[in-house]
Amino acid sequence: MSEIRDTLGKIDLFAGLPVSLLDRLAGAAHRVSVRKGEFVLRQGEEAHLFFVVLAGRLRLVQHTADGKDVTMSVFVPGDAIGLIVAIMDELYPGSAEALEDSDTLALPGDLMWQAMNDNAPLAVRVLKMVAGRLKEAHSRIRELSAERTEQRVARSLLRLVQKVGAPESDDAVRLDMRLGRQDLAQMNGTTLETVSRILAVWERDGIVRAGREQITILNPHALVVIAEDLPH
Amino acid sequence: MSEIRDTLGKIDLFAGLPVSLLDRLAGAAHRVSVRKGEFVLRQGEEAHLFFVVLAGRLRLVQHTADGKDVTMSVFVPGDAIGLIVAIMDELYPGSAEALEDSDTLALPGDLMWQAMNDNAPLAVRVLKMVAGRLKEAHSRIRELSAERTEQRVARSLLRLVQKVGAPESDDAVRLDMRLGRQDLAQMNGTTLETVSRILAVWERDGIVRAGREQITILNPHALVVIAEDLPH
DNA sequence: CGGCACGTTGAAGGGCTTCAAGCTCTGTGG
DNA sequence: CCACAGAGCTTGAAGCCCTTCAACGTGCCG
Repeated sequence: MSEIRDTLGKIDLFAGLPVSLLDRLAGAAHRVSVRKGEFVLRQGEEAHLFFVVLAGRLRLVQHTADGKDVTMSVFVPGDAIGLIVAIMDELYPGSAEALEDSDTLALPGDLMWQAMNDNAPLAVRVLKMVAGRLKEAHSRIRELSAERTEQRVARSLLRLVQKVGAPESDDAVRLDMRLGRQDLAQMNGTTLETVSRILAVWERDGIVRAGREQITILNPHALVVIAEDLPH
Repeated sequence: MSEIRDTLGKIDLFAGLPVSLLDRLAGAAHRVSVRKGEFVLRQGEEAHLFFVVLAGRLRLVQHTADGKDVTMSVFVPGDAIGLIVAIMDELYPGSAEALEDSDTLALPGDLMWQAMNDNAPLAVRVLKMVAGRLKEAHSRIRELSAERTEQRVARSLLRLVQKVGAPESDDAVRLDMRLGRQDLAQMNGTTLETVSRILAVWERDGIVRAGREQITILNPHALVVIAEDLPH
C-alpha cells in the first residue's frame, strides 16, 4: 500500500499533496495492467473510476456508428484518463486502449472529487489539465477543417515527438512507441493507404525512416515546413 | 452598479452565489456592446478579461495561417467566452466575433480565480462548463474525421436547433440568428458553394426552407437520418 | 435605385478513398 | 527451431466527393 502511496506522490497531478490525502487516495487505488490491444475502460460504460498511466502508452478512441475508430489522444505515463467523466458520473464517451503492454492506477472519481474540494491546488491542476486538452482539441478541429492530409500527418508526428521522442544522433528522433500506419490514419481522419503513400514519399526524400510500427524522424525541420505549408 | 449585480445573479454560472461575492464581481464588471462583425477579443492578445454574453450571438473563430477562418463554437446569452484563458493569463487562442449586435459583460480573470477558490460550487460549474466544451470538441473531431460534409452540415443545424431554435407550426423550427452559407461552411470545414448546393437539395426535398442568412428546419427527423447516415 | 454582400450554378480538376492483389515481416505452435 | 498463418504494409487503378474558379442572379440597405 505505501508502495502505491509513493507511486502516487511521484505523479505530477498529485505532487505536493498532504500525506494524509495521499494516503486516502492510495488506500482506494488499485493497479490495473493491460496488454496491447486491451481496454482499461470502454465507451458507454458508467464512469466511476479514472486511470493514471504508470507505464506504457494508451490511446483514447471513439467508435463511430459505422465501425470506424477515431483516436482522440495518446496517453503516456503521468497522464490521467477519464478523470472528468468519472467525477461527473457520466458515461465514458470513448474507450481507452493499450497501444502496448501498460500499467495504470485505477482511482474512484468520487474520492477525487472530495480531494479537489479539500485541496485547491489539486483542483487547479485538474482544471489546467482539462484546459490544455480543450486547447489541443480546438487545434485539431482547426487542422481537420482547413489543412490537407499530408500537413495533418506531419503535425501528428511532430506532436508525438514532444510526447515520446527519443533523440538519436544529429537531429534524428525516434518515436518510442508502436505506431502503425493504421494508428496514424485514425489520428488524422484518413486511411492507412494514404498514410503509407505519404510516408513512402517522405522516406524517399530522407525526411523519415519508416519501419514496421516504428518511425524515426530524420529531418524535423522539413516536417515543420510541410505542416505549415511553407513554400518549398 | 446594483443593476449589474442583478444581471449577474440571473446568469446560470453565477446562480446561488453569496451576495458579497456577487457584489465584488459586479464592481469589477463593465458592459461591452458590439455590433455585427466586431470582436470582443482577438486571437493573440493577452487574456486578462473574459466575457459573459447578455444578448445576441457571438462565435469563437480561429484564423489559420493561410487566411481561412474556422468557427469553434457559437455563444448565446448565458455563455462565458475566454474564461479559462483569462484565468490562466495566457494568450487568446481565437477571436470572439459578434454574429449580430450583442451585449456582453467583461470580467477580470484574476478576480474570477479568487472567487473560484472561495466558492467550491462556482469552481464546479466552471469545470462542468469546460468539460462540456471538451466533450463537444471531441464530437466534432470524430465528425470531421469520419463523416461526409452533408452529414456534418446536418449535425450543425441540429446543434443550432438546440441552441437558438424557435419552434413554429408542426415540427418546423426556425433558427433565431443570422446564419449565412459562409458561416455554415466555416463551422464544418467546407466551402460556401458546397453548403449552397446541399441546402438547395434539402430545400427541393422539403427538409428546410433556406433564405438569405436565415434557415428554417421543416423536417428535423429527415436531418437526423442524414446526420446518422441511416438507410433512406 | 444603385451598389454590394449574399447566394446560385456550372465546369474542371485534384486529393483522397475504396477496392484489390500481392508482398514482407513477425511471432507462435507444432 | 522452423514453418506458416496472419498482421502489417505497399502499390495500382478507378472514381467520387469536394474544392476551386468563374460568371451570373438576387435582394437588401443606404
